[in-house]
Amino acid sequence: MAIQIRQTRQKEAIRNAFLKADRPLSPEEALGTAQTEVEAVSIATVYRNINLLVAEQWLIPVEIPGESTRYEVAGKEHHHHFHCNDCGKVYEVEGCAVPVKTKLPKGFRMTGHEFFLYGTCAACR
Amino acid sequence: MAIQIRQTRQKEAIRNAFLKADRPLSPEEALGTAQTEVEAVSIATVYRNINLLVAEQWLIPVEIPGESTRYEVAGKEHHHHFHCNDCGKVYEVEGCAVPVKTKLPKGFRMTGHEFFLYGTCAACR
DNA sequence: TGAGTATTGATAACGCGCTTTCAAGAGCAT
DNA sequence: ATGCTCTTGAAAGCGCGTTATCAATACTCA
Repeated sequence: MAIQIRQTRQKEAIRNAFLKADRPLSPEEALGTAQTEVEAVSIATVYRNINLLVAEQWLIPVEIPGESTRYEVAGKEHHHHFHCNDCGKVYEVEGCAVPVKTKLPKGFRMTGHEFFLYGTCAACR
Repeated sequence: MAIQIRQTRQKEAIRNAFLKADRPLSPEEALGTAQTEVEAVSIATVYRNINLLVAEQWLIPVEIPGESTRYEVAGKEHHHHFHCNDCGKVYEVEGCAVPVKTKLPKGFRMTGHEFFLYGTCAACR
């Protein structure tokens, strides 16, 4: 028989952290938000639940150059990310301004693209 | 007095590795290429010399999401990078097809951008 | 309510990229 | 060629993000 999945306060708090945030969170950020809801959540539990949520495709990983992986809830429209050089937070930028017809070398096939913006966010100015 | 800089076979082989490659190399890749020229080069020497070359701005670091840092010779025209999902190599893609006028949230200031292409390179198809 | 077992917290351990250590080797000025 | 000292190789060490360990806790179902 399959192992049964249980609801726990920690799991709920971690899911809520991602739902409340309108931007991709690092495990550390998710921990901080979850702890405002449930007093004691450990970083190990955050990592465990992130992995579960990624496996069931409720979360998707967002990899940023030179940064640790962030996670955001799945199912959003195509968008890109803005990385604040001051506070390190990653924000979502709506739309895709990329005309995906860059000239590739012969024989190359493109299957996807990522576009990152860098700068200073409103809170840091 | 300032410490004197010496020319060595290893240093020359590492520089040549980057000159020969028309794409950004990881330290491991640079090691492989350098070893075809000088029998014994250690990875420590590759890292040491990469750091020296970055400090004197002969090399510039290229950070790829989820990958270790690559390095390419400085002074090239504005371009972006293609990451092969099969072999992991990073290639250069000429030109910048990005109309940088994405609508940012209010108060955000953009200072730069990065554009990555993903797919399969000619050698892997 | 109580039994059975999935989940948690605290912490040790891991992997990987990178740096440091130090004795041996080798440029460079003389 | 000689000597000074910068550079190298091999391996240990480090930092950080992440995972494993294991006893204690707490869901869920009967």
